[in-house]
Amino acid sequence: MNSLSMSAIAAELKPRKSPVQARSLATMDAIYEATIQVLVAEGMARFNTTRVAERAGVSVGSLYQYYPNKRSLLAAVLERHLLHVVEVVEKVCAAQRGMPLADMARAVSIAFVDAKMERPDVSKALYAVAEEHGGAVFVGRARTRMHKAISAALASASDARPNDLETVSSMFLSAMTGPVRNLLETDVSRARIARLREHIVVLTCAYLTATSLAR
Amino acid sequence: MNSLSMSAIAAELKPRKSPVQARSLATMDAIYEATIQVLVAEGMARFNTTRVAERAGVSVGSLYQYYPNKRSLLAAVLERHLLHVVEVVEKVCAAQRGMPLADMARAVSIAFVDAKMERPDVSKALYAVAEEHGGAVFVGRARTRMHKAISAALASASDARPNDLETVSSMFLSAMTGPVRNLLETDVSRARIARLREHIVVLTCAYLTATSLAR
Amino acid sequence: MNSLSMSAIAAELKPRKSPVQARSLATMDAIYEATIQVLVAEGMARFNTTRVAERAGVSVGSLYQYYPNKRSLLAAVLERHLLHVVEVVEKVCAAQRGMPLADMARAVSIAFVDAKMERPDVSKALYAVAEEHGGAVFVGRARTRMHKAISAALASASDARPNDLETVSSMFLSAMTGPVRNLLETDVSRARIARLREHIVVLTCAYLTATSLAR
Amino acid sequence: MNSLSMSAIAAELKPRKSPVQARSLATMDAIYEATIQVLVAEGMARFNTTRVAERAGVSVGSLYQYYPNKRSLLAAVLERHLLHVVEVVEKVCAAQRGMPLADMARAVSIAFVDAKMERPDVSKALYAVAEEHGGAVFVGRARTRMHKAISAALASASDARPNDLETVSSMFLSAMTGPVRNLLETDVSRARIARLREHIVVLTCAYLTATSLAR
DNA sequence: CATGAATGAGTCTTCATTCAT
DNA sequence: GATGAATGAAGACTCATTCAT
Repeated sequence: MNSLSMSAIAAELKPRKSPVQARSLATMDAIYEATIQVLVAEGMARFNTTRVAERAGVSVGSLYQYYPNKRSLLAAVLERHLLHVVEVVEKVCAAQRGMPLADMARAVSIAFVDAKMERPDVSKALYAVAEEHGGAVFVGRARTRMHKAISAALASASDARPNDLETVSSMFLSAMTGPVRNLLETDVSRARIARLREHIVVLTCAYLTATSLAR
Repeated sequence: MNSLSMSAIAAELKPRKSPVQARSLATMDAIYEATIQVLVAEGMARFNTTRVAERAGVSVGSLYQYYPNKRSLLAAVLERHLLHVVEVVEKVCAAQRGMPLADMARAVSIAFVDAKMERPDVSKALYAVAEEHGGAVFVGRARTRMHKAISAALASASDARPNDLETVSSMFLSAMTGPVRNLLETDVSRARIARLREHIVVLTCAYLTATSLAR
Repeated sequence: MNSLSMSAIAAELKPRKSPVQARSLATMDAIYEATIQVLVAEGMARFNTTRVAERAGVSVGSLYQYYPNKRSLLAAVLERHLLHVVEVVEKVCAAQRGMPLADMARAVSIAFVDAKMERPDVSKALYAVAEEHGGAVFVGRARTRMHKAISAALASASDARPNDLETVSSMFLSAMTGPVRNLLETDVSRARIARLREHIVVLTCAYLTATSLAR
Repeated sequence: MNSLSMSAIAAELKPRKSPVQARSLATMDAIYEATIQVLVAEGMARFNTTRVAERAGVSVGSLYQYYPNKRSLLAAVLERHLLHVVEVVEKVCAAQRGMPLADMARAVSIAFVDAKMERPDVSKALYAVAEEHGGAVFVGRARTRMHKAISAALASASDARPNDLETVSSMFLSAMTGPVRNLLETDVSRARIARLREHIVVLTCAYLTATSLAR
């Protein structure tokens, strides 16, 4: 589908320099933040490099000094966001090793929802980015890591053993992403977030219980 | 974000003419099919009117005779797909009135999954369309209709009464869409579809049971 | 400036058939009227053959049976309008042969203004047509004929003989077209038309008097 | 007929940037000049952005960097031309305050004709521009300003007081624009310009005299 | 003859990217 | 390093005109 190999894409999307000077770092950050702002404020459809440079208060030329192309800008934001979520999930999964399934379900669900809801506007805007060229790669990678983390956690549960670990882990994940996405795409309010959190806990909990055999 | 009113958008996206000659009908169909094909084969990023016309074996002019603009092409495909799914869900919900919750969960889940998996490539490609300008409107509408249908069904369950009908219906829906999307975005195979179907049934069933009070 | 010779243009702009059947004649007329209506209602910018055919209640194909191209449609309307004005002017000039200058000025001015004000909307819309390809030819021709008619009339005045007949005739004409155009382009109302008429009489009268020697 | 508000049009037609580098300024100028050249050499009908960019020796992209759209190019040229004429008229009117009517008529007429005849080809080409979308706005504005200037001048005449100042001013203006347009649209030669100038003086002078009462 | 579907050249406009200053 | 002017390929859309039915 794409003539570039996976690694070629990866290379192309990496920020250009590992800046050593403080100034460079500040500029990179400004561009990074501007990318988010433009994305959130204007949407993917009106997202372009000129606007990002403008918001960042730098010239387009500078922008291209730090990011090799438009996609790399978006990739950076998407990746960092996903990485954050992944790390949160990995951390909580690690912490939950050996705990009962219900505790796990609760802890992971809450951690995931909270990670996604830290900046709901950004989370929402990134759905469009994920759909763009190359975005799927990052999403896939994140999914894989969370899948692994969850699998490992579930397998270590103290009170029960899930049947078909692969499928259950995958479903567990989707049982969180589905409702979160739905919320972000409809209407985000304090009250709804709270309710969502609780219901996702119930959803995952009930599911895990239903698909596991007590040890 | 968009200065056009809702109805203005709707009008702008409606096909242009109701063809009278047989030839037109064939052309319209060819264009519609070409839209799907380009979408599936090339992806949203490389989707453009020239390509669609080419594949349909007609001139761009003809394309614009039937669809007022590029978005209307995509809207037509997205809308028809969503409408089909919505109708399937509405039908099964209606048929399940007064049945026990577990039967409902199973019937609705299976119907939904099957509707989405009729043409997995199309379902998958349309996620990108939904993210584009205006796509969200159709998704929102579909969601609303399915939400209503599900709410009505759940409220009529013979054996139990859900707490917080609104949230539960919404979660029910997301508990189906999340895993289905996940499947479509990773890897579709007969075996996985079958497993998915069963697990979604378990997921929704367990959730409904957990959030309802026996009558 | 244009690669077609004058006569080639003329040929190309002539309506295609000299219709003998009543039906043809009616169709031609419908198209002609539709041309005017589209022009007046939508303006030159939105004027196109499809719209004309629609308004005329015929197919584009039929339109092209009667008029060889878009320009010929506009040319027909422009020409007929100008021809009408020219004829009015020629007639009044002929009638005024041998009369005193002041009477002439009054009679010609009033006739001209009235001819232009019969359908002010059409007169106004045609200014844009006159500016289009080929329109200038018709305007030029009309000007020439009116110029001649006026020259002849002025030369025959009973009470005075104009100095520099060429220039005076030309100025006489412009002294009418200028104010009329100004009125049409600003605001047409009964009251303003009446005032305009009187002032044009004064303008032309005073001018002719000032540029002539009593016999 | 146009859904944009006046100010929206105005904004849309304003040049895009106030160039900071010297290079930009040269480019902007080249584009401006190319606009005039294309207009004069090819006429409105064959006027397009590609042609302008080509003649200016820049890319289309550059053109759009400085002018937001095609209309703004034409508007810029039309506006500058009209502004020049308006300023000339305003200046001479101011200078003529309190003078006798005949002097005024002569001074204003000559100033106006000379302003229009500085670049006859441009003046002529702009008639077509004035007829296009939005051109009328600029013409209207120019007319209004000249009307005001002339009214003020006439009202201050030392020797006479015009009846119906509004109409007389308006007629005065048209008595200049009509003949000038006629000349530009037929044949411009040194000799004719000279004659025209004199005859316009006579025309306006005679008219003002005829419509005023001695003080 | 009438119809209206089909054509495709021609235009406007955007925006990622480069490179001279 | 930074700037922002310049580029031009690419894409959406229109409309005069033709021609099979």
